Amino acid sequence: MQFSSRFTIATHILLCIAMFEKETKVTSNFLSGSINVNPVIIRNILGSLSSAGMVGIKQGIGGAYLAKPAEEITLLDIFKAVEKEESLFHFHENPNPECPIGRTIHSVMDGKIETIQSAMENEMKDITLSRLLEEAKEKM
Amino acid sequence: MQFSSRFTIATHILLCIAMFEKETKVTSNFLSGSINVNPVIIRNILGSLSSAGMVGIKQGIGGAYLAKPAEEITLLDIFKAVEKEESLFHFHENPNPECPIGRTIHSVMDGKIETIQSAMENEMKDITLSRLLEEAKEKM
DNA sequence: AATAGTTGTAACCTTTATTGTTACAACCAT
DNA sequence: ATGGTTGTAACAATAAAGGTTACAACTATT
Repeated sequence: MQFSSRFTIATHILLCIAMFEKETKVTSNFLSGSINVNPVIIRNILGSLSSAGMVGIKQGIGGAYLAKPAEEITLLDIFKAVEKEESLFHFHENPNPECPIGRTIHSVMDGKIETIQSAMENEMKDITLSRLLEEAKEKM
Repeated sequence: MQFSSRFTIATHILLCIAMFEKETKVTSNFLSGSINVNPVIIRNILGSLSSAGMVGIKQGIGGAYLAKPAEEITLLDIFKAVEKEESLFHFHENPNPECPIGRTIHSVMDGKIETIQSAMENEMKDITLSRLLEEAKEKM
């Protein structure tokens, strides 16, 4: 199991917007060229980022722009915009309540699963789009 | 996207073995009854746990047993036994090297992704089977 | 030696998610 | 009015998850 590439594509999209929106019109075709993915997929992901309030999209004329400062966009925001599941873990549905373990496993594991997911999300929360952009510029 | 239920099923399996191996023969049918999942799926997951050195399985006679102390089995061990992908994240394959962002995104993001995954794995590493068993016994 | 309960595995099936594609109506600056 | 866009529908292909039946191979017990 892996997370879908929507997460890295969405991050790529936002980096391109932050980098190029001043100098050119960032359309789904432009992004498609940088990311090497079908423009329809780009438009769908852009739609998720727009619903989440991270970007705006110009109807008719075309082009996307950041709807909030790059300092205020984190990897967690991006992740949640494109991965809709609340819990990362799929718990088997019907453990047998007549078994001592089956009866208690949820109350034991649910908290652990939350802790694990939080550890991941906290790490994501600390990485902003502006920091990614800075690092990208350094490496150019 | 969610992790498959193999992880929680595998944890359930190990808890049942740790709990019951002294008093009864823990077969795939027994486990199937507690977990409420087809015995063939149990046997496949048991095979992964066996390959990873966590359990042994008695041929012919039947029954699984812990192959190492419960104190030395962590959620990370279990997770890695049943989820084989190295990276949690699927990176889009062919960013355009002629685009400044496309050219640098891998060197910027690869480290971040590792950090995020490590945060999750460190949390998993701290939770042992023996601790889960203790907590389950408390709640019974 | 035959039996009976297991395990390991092959061979299917269904369902769902991902990714890709074409097509086209709706939109709007020029 | 035009032309470049966006949003979305409608497909299709592939892969993974989860389930099921079937059966050969194994081994303690009788």
